[in-house]
Amino acid sequence: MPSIKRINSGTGKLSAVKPSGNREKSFFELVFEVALQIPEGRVTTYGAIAACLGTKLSARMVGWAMNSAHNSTITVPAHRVINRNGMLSGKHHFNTPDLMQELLEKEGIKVVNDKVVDFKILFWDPSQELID
DNA sequence: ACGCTGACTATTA
DNA sequence: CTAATAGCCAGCG
Repeated sequence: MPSIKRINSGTGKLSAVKPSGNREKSFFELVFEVALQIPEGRVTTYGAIAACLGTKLSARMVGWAMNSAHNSTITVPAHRVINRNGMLSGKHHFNTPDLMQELLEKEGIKVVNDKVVDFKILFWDPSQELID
């Protein structure tokens, strides 16, 4: 089963969500890890990440985790995570709505009408690339 | 501890 | 084609 390695593996906890009182690894950290594994110029979907985490039935959690990432000490490339339609669904959640698109274009990704061009080609599947 | 919320996805009308 | 509905699960009040 291609599951993400335990981030903390027992000790290396990220303590990203709750700075006060280090909680153990939570669903979020898994999402952060995967998001950080996304190569530049590539994009992935919430569903793909969710599937890698095992919660493929609830991609909402992934996006929601991204929201927490916004508050975490870790820099998460949330702009590389979009919905399965290739649309920048979370652009409105960034510091500025245009930030997400600019970041993507900066990496060579064409974004038109809040949608990633050739999204299927740029699509990076964690379960496929991130084996074991 | 219960209930609401949510950056999604798939299905049905 | 677009619109609405249901299912999902983990955090937060």
